[in-house]
Formats: sequence, structure tokens, C-alpha cells
Amino acid sequence: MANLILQSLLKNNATSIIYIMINDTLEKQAKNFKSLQVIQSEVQGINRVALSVDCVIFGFDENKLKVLLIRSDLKKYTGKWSLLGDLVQPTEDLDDSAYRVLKQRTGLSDVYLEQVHTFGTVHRHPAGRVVTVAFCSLINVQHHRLKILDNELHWHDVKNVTDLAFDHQQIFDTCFQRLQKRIQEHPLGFNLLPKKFSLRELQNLYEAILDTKMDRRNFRKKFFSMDFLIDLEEMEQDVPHRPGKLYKFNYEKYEKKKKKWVGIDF
Amino acid sequence: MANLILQSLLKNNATSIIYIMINDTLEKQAKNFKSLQVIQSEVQGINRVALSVDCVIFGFDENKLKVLLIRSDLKKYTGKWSLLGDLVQPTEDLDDSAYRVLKQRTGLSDVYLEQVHTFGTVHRHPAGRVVTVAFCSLINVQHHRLKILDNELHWHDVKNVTDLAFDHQQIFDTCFQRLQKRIQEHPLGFNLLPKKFSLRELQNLYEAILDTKMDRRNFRKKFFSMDFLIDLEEMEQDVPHRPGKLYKFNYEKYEKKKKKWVGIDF
DNA sequence: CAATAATGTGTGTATTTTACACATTAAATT
DNA sequence: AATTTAATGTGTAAAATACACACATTATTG
Repeated sequence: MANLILQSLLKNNATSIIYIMINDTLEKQAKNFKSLQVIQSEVQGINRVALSVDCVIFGFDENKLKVLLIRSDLKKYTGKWSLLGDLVQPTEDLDDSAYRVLKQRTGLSDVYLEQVHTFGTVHRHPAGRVVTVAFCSLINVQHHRLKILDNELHWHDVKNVTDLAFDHQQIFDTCFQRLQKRIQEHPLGFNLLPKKFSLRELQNLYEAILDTKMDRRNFRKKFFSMDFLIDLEEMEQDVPHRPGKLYKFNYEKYEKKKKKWVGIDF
Repeated sequence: MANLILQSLLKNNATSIIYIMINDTLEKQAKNFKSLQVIQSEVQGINRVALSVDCVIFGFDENKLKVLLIRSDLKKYTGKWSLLGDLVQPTEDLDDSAYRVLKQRTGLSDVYLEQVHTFGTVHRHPAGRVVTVAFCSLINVQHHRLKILDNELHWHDVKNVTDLAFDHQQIFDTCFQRLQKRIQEHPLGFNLLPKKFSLRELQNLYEAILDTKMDRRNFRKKFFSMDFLIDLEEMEQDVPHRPGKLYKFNYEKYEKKKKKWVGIDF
């Protein structure tokens, strides 16, 4: 009897079936049909949702902060910009999924992604229930060439990001806030600078991301006192002004001295 | 032809069907059968996963930090403690789901939950792919009575939390770290104290959560300088030592003066 | 070769943190 | 009732950090 189901599915060009609360035999029989992909659901029953990842990739370029956007696929959002996202595959870890999306959409690899927040209101996606996990990152635009440019992939000025598709504006805002907080607590900024960088470049970076101005002299003092910069005894080349000294970041020392701060601060 | 599928499903006592890549007519016909629950899946295709929420509820009780745990349901983890979790319903927002789980498992309502992190490695759940979103909270044990005690629900001493079921140890650790960070940046601690509290009670709270000792005099100075405490001109009652002054927290003032900190600190 | 526009180095003041010392108060003890 | 005890409440000085600002130095540009 169960065979009838399978035959019908095949005749209807079904490629997959997820069955719930049907007797066991159906599963065994279904597995004989190679054109049918059977996905069993023991505990979950019908409580399944589509899960996606969205990547908010911030880029630092000529002292400005950018973000990667593409044109939305969906008719409902024609013309609107959206984040880089895709569905999570059933056999794929969340993190892996985010890295895959980034690779597929941009060609970028060798980028560290951090999970930020999961967005799951029922009607956030027009095509049905889709819960999405947002990841973010920060890279140097000059150091990473976009190898794929489908859907008008481009670096969008962060200051002009408005009215994105879906709830992507909310996702973007959340990730931007997280980025600003992270860079004050962790030295992720160094990944976006060349291996050898000047203090001016470092300060430009912080000023761009935090959208603020800092005193040059106190900024220097702050970083030297932290003792995480290694003087390379080299100078900048080809700059249209007096060259500055070049430094690199001492990751080892940072890891050892990492702040174990305990106090109250609000 | 599609009817054959439906008839077969009905004869097999199917209560639900999720179909993918089948022609449109099937959906329309299926909707005529009231015993069949039809869940359409346009964009998601077969890329669906089960989604759950897990709640890490920290409790402050007699100057100790606790966490709510239950016995695991699953045979694989018999005897092990686990967090409060359940599957997210298809028509339920993530947040709502977490609040429902808390209510169903403990009877607690009127508790603020914060989303912390989503855990989604492929094999984290023995029964199949289950991605889980972790929420956490912090309440005063004395102010919230547990109305349901199934599965040996109880307040477990945080210092003795080891070897939880599933990947719940990892989830717990992540949430504990988040809690410790949060309480240093935001005044959530005040929700767990009586409306009128002494400085000693406040300090006990911080010392319990941050697992540290602080200098009593400097702690006082710190909080008074922040100017968020209102002197109630009352004294403690029935304490076995010299009574201390009672204070309440000035939420309005905090909201106004909230720190907009910009700097580097690592 | 002077003007320019950066880098590099202090210096003094204000603020915050930290480490302690001592007086005060109410309960418990003798 | 006087004394001991164990808290609370207040103060003070040194150290560390943050902040505002001045000036010398160096390469480039016109």
C-alpha cells in the first residue's frame, strides 16, 4: 500500500519526500528509489523550519567603512539591496554554511566570520517560515578581490545603507553595533591593515569604524603602553608626506596578557 | 493522479505531509482533507531543519548562583542533567518560543530572556538535525516559585555544573560568560534584589556572579559616584548585625546617563 | 629654500583606581 | 550593664590612567 504513495510521487516528478507519522515500511521502500530523496524525521515531527545564514561583510577601504550588498532575488523586493544569504544544508554546520555562502557569492575565503544573532519572527520572509542566523566580519577591501559579481555584488558605503530587503536593515544594524563594540574590546582591527602598518593607518581604521576623532598623541601613547606593537625599524614608502614608522601586531603577547577585567562599568 | 498520493497517505494514517517539487494541484486537493495537515514549502525545498530553543535560567539565592536544570528525556543521556528546551513551533516567533518553554517547564512568566547564541553542528542531537537557539536570564530564586517540577526540575549550584546532556555544557558555558559580561556593563543585577536593598546585598550579588572578592569601601565609592542609587533613609530590619542603609535603583537616571563609551580597551 | 604637512616626543593636570585605617553602631556575650 | 564582636559608614593618600595641549623633527612640494 505504501508503494502507491511512492509511485504517485514518482509520477508527479517528486524529487524528495519528508514523511511524518506514516508507518515504518514507507521509509524502507522509499529508499529503493534513487530519484527520491528521503529525509526522515523521528523526533521533530512537523516542527521544521527553513534555516538560512546571512553574512554582513564589512570592508575597510580608503578610510571608509563599506558593506557587501547584492540585489535581492525576490520579486517582492525588486530593486532593493540585500545581504548575502542562503539556506543551510541539512548536513552542514552553521559556521560552514556561512563560509560557503560567502565563498559562493563572492569567491572570498580566508575570512573569519563571527555569529551575531538569530532572527526568527514568523513572517520575516515572504515565502514562508525562514529563520536566519546572522554572521559578520570585517576585512580590508584592498586585500580581498571579489571573484564573483552576480546580482550586482558591490561594496556599499555604510553611511548610505537604508531600506534593505526583508528585515535585512535590522540585521545590518545589529551587526554594525556588534562590530563597533567588538573593535573596542578586541584587536580585530589588525586583520584589516597590511602586516606592516603605520600608526596613522591604525588610527584611521578606528576613527572610521567608531565614527569619531581621536587625539593623535594620546592614541599613540595608548597603543604603545599596551605593548602589543612591534617596531619593525622600517619606514613607510611612497607616501606623499613624511613617512612614519612601520609596526606589526604582537598576537602572542596579546593572547597572554588578554584582559581579565572584573569590575562594574555602566 | 495526485489524489492517489492523498488516498495512500490517508490509508496509512498520515496526519501531516510536507511536499516538495510536486505539481500545484496536489496542494489544493490535499487541503480538502481535514485530517491531513498540509505544510507548503515553496522556497525552502528540502532544506529544513528542526529548530529548538534552550533556556539557561540563572538564579541568585542566598548569595549563591544557581541554574535551572532537569533530567534529560533521552535514553542516550539517562541520568544526565540538561537545560530547559523544546522545539520551535512553525507559527511561533523565536522569543515567544523561549518564553513558552520557560512557562511550560517551570510555570515562570514575567522573566526577561536574552538571546545568546545559536548552536547548529550537524550531529549535536542524537535524533537528527536539531539547531538550537540559546536564551539566558537571571532571576531571584526567592521571588519566583517554580510551579512545575517535572523531570526533577531544580536549582543547581553553578559551581557543580558539569557533564550536561547533549552539548548543553557548551551552551551553559557560553551563557555563563555572557552573563558575567552583561552584569559588568548593565545594571541587570538590580532585578534580583528586593526593591529596597543594602550595599552589602548588592556586593554579594556581584561577588557571586563574577566569582570574585571586592573591597567593600571601594565598591561603595564606585556605586555612589555613579549616582544611580537613591538613599531611602531607611535601615535594614531583623539582621543579625548592625543594620545598613537601604537604597533603590534609579532606572530613569541610568537610562539618561547610559554610557556612550568610545575608546580602545583590550 | 621656504612653506607645508605630516610624524615623533613630551609635560602638566585632572580623573579614576587601588590599598588601607579608623570611627560608629547594634547585636551578642559575659 | 559593661564588654566583645562583627558588621556599617567615612576618609585619605599613593598610584595609575586619561586628557588637553606644545613643540621639535622630517620628508615632500612648490
